[in-house]
Amino acid sequence: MTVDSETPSDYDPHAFPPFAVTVDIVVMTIIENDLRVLLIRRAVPPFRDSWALPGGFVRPDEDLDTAAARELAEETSISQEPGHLEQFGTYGHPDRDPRMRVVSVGYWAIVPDLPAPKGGSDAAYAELVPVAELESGRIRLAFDHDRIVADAIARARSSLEDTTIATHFCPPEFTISDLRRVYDAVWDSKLDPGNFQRKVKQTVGFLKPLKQTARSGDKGGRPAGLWTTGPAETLSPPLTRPDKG
Amino acid sequence: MTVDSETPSDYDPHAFPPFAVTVDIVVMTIIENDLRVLLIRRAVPPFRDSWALPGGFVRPDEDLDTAAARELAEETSISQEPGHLEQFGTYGHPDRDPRMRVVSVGYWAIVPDLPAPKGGSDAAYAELVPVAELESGRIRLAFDHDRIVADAIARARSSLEDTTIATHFCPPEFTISDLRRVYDAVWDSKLDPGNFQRKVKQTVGFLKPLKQTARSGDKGGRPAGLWTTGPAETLSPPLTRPDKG
DNA sequence: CCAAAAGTGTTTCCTTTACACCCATGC
DNA sequence: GCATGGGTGTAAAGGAAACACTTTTGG
Repeated sequence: MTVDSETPSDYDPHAFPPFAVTVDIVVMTIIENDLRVLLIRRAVPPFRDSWALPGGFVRPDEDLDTAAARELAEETSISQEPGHLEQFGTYGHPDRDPRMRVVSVGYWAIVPDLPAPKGGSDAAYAELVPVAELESGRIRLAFDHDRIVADAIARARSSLEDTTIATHFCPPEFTISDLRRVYDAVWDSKLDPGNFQRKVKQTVGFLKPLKQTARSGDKGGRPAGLWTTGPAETLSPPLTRPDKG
Repeated sequence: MTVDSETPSDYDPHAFPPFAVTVDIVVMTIIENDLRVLLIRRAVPPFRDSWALPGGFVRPDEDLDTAAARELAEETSISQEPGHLEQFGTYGHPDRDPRMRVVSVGYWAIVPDLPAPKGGSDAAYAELVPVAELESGRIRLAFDHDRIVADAIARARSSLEDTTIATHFCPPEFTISDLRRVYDAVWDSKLDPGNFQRKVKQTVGFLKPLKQTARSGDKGGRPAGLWTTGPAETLSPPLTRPDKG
């Protein structure tokens, strides 16, 4: 076996035009039991007036994770810390941006309780779009952002199976039904409330019980126990997603 | 909610020094029931004489996947097509290469039946190192390649659970025991031969039966049926990895 | 014959699933 | 009381794990 010893030392900036490196962020939240993604409307060509993902350039002295966190804070005036921010893929097709060679690192973020965009001028620039709108094909995004969002959603759905991140869609204190509604929103499922209850309670480290209970809703019902995120990060055994149908 | 409309149109090459973008490839194969990774010994500083991953620069007109396939063919004189080549993560810490700002996209590849590196001068440059050597901490790699390899191995182990890629470690025609030895090598497990047999046979689309049978080994034994890769890409239900112990 | 590897049968156990049922609240 | 949602019980079905056993080869 022979191996060429090409290494970065061979790099010649004149032979290899520079790449721009950006982070594109898929911010997810749940509103009205719908999984939604934050999109911004482009004000300039190309893809003027199309929806696109928030994102921006990685700075010279920045790690990728740092850049993602900074862009998330800068581009979206989100007050909360994101509950989760994780890389899921990198996109570098030479034609993906007509202006220059851009390699984009995709991150997906969970933000709990994101307030709906206010009406007025702001509403034209940012919107929380239900993923059902995107998956139906009714809304097309700029660049290759359709694929990026699809990959992010697939990763999120998969992550709910074997990690505890679903809790990050919830406020600090939540009921087991709140958590089940997260699963149902992301998976588009209708999990059995009783079985879900047992399952998450017997998974050690998933949830930590609080002494308090929540108030009943407007229409009555037994008050639910309150829980908070436990120390575990992975679920074993995993929560299995039912066949979509 | 407000959103800054920073987009790539704001890019100023003078304000943002260029990034170099490379692909780093974790080539895996199985030799003597050991999962192994292809490493090359660096001939130049930094990390001279350390082991490192093969890789190289993405070209201006190339997609990332294309660059990975090209580098795999160029840097390693592997005659076979890789059975699998998949991106798993991107690494861009500003200090990860002391010479310049490099963002590396990690790919992992499966190559079946990789011939062991021949003796002689070549052997000093490329070697198939058992992952046990790397995971024990006895061998340290250049740059952040320790982490990259660890991530690739984790991805491979996970992929064997719910995809059919394990067949790509095997030659075109293989026995179910061959396939089981792949799982045992990657997972460091000792799966039950009987249960494994039933499990993979009842998973539709995983394996396609051939009419022939393999010859018995030197020490006898009933000849095994021969199979080839089926049309399915995912395993449902997944093959569950036993607790390591 | 025996050893070795392939493949099947069988039993036990555990998890999942479906759904009945009780509990605690608002109206 | 009645509706509503929270939470438990339970029985049937299905899959996983352990292992005995049969099959087919080489020596």
